[in-house]
Amino acid sequence: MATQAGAVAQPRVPLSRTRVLGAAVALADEGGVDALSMRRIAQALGVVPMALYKHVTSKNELLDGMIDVLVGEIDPPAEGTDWKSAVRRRVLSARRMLLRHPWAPEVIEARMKARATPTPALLEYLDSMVGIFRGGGFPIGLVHHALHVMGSRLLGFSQELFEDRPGRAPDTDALPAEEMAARFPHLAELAMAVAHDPESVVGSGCDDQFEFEFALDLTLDGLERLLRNAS
Amino acid sequence: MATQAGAVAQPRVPLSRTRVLGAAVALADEGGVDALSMRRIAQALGVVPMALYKHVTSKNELLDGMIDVLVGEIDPPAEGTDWKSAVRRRVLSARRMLLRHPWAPEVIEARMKARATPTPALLEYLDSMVGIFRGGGFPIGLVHHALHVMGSRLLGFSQELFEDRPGRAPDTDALPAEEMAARFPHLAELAMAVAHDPESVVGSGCDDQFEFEFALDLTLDGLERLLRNAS
DNA sequence: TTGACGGGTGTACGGCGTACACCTACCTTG
DNA sequence: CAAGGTAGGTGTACGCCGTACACCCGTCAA
Repeated sequence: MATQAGAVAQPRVPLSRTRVLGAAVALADEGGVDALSMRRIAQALGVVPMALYKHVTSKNELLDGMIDVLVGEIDPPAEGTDWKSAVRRRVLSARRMLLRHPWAPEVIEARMKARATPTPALLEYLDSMVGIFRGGGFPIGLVHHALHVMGSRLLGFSQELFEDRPGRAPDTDALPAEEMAARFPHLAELAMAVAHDPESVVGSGCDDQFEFEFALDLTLDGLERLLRNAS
Repeated sequence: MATQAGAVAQPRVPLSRTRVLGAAVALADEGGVDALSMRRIAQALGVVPMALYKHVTSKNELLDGMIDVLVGEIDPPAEGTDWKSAVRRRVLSARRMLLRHPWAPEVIEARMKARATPTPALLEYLDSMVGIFRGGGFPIGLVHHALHVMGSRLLGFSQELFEDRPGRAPDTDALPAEEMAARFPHLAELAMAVAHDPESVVGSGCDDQFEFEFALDLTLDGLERLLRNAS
């Protein structure tokens, strides 16, 4: 009776922390972090909400676990290259992960704001990043600055104000285009230019990946210059 | 009877959108955005929760209004200087505002993720920023890149992974220092260096303001170089 | 005098995280 | 084999949230 609807009375896979985290990540992937509730995760697993608490101690701790799952998806550091391309590759790998899980920045930032230390997996990631800089000859003080300069770009955050994010609300009260152009002439000019740029993807208006790498390289070049001046 | 407790039966200031937004900002300032609920705002104003809805249409719209209040606190663009210091000053003004309202990035980012356009006040801010770049001789395409490069730094976000944020949870499960050092040797080295740097503020470990300006200038210098190459 | 209306109230609903008591299937130990 | 601990799933309940909806009252125009 309890398992009437099509559940073929299989051996019934037992719950586990891994399964809970997996279901949570999947749910967030498809509905964003707002769609994530203990009740919904439980439902997706065919289980009662409180069952989850045998495997995670709270929703916050579950979010931490999800972060660690994501960090685990970032490629390990490349061996045998210069620091610059090692950092570049790793950051781009992190970015690929973020594109698969667009809700990640929000969750990571929230965690950082609430607790004093990042999750262990994140610490390990950062530690190895620092290791790359050190291996490239950066004096420790410059590594410190480098971390600040890169900020969350270290984790592949594009940290932009305007991102093309599919499935946003269409903004009911949006002004008509002409009024926009009149009130915000510079933005209008910009929008025009971007729209007519032959390089740009139609619809998106600009190539986020290109812009991310552009900004990343500008940053890395700046750091390289600092390194040269320091040594 | 309704106004028994000390309320001296004053003329009773009527509610208004401004007063609601003000109370909301004050509440967020002191308790973070998590402490912000319609019920609490109402309580702070000595009013029943539903009364707020005569002045804001929803909590989301209230958050939008709060953003506009904050943007209004940013200094207007300086006249008669080169683009670089104009941008620099404005961004630092934005940052000062953010330090007064540490919850702002969270709210702004959330809004950006949910809706297609920023609030009008934000649009105006960005428009004038684009105007500064244009006035400095940036070709429109380079302005586009510049916006991407600066990202949310445009608004003074320090967007860092590790920020000293007073009042965070002390992390019950934090590892002892030695184990930390063993597992994350590079981070340990970094922490040591930062702690012993005579420049650094005790306790904080590093001077956020300095690091923010350091990163900002590195970015602006990079843009300046691009501008020279382009012209 | 009347009636519309702006603005504050009261009640209620569905959703949330999770504390706490429970029940049951299994494993260990004698 | 019996006894009993324990890990893991269940059910109920509490207090919070945002907000829909009906109401009610003071002011002001006609």
